[in-house]
Amino acid sequence: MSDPICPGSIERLLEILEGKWTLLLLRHLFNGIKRFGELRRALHPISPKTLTDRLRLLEERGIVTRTVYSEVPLHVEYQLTERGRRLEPIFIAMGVWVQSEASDPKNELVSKSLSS
Amino acid sequence: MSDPICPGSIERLLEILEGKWTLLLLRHLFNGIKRFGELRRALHPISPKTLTDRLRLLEERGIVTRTVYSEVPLHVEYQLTERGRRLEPIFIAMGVWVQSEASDPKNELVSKSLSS
DNA sequence: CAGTATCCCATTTGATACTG
DNA sequence: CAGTATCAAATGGGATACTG
Repeated sequence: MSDPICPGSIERLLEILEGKWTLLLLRHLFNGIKRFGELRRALHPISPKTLTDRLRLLEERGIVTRTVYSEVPLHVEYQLTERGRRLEPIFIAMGVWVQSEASDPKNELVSKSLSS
Repeated sequence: MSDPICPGSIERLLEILEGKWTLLLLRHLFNGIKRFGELRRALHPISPKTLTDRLRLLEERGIVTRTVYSEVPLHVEYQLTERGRRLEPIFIAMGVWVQSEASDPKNELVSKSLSS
């Protein structure tokens, strides 16, 4: 109880971040507004179904907005909401970790994959 | 290419964080050395199989160490490695997000679950 | 105590073809 | 272009009982 863990709420976050492609998808959205096709290419070889599923879920969770432009060549834009943008520090921290990995020489890593 | 995304490496991180219980599990390990039973109770109702699977995976990835004490009542301790501890900023960032959620009144949230 | 061994089920993800 | 519809395949997770 001296434990600063606030259960339930972190799970709200897990519901957002879970899924094989979600982190990768969000990373791209931090770079700005993206269209379905762009994301699909960026996350290749993700299937359209999976991409749609993820985007819909993020939409429901209030992380991204979906804007349809019914003009001649139809297109749709996905953009992070404010709530979504508040996730950025998490990704920045992830980037820092990745950097620390790259620069740290004593990466003992997986002995398993080395022996095979 | 102006995009600061370093592919491949972030996926190394995803391999570590993926899985239903991993985040929750790591959170507990940041609180110090834990024994199997402790983790099991803390993550209840996780199954022993799943807990073992996750711990083994984190071990392989160099995130935790497993120390066996073959004394009378056998016990095993799990502890974060240095590499594992470097993940903490990510969790702190997650905590910050959760806090921001709690304090932010304009949580539009899921319209779906509200209407049902 | 700290797992392992099995078996099963549910959810995710993927492949592909088709549509407003 | 941006999906949806379908069905199959893969994976992960869970329940339970047993063991060093």
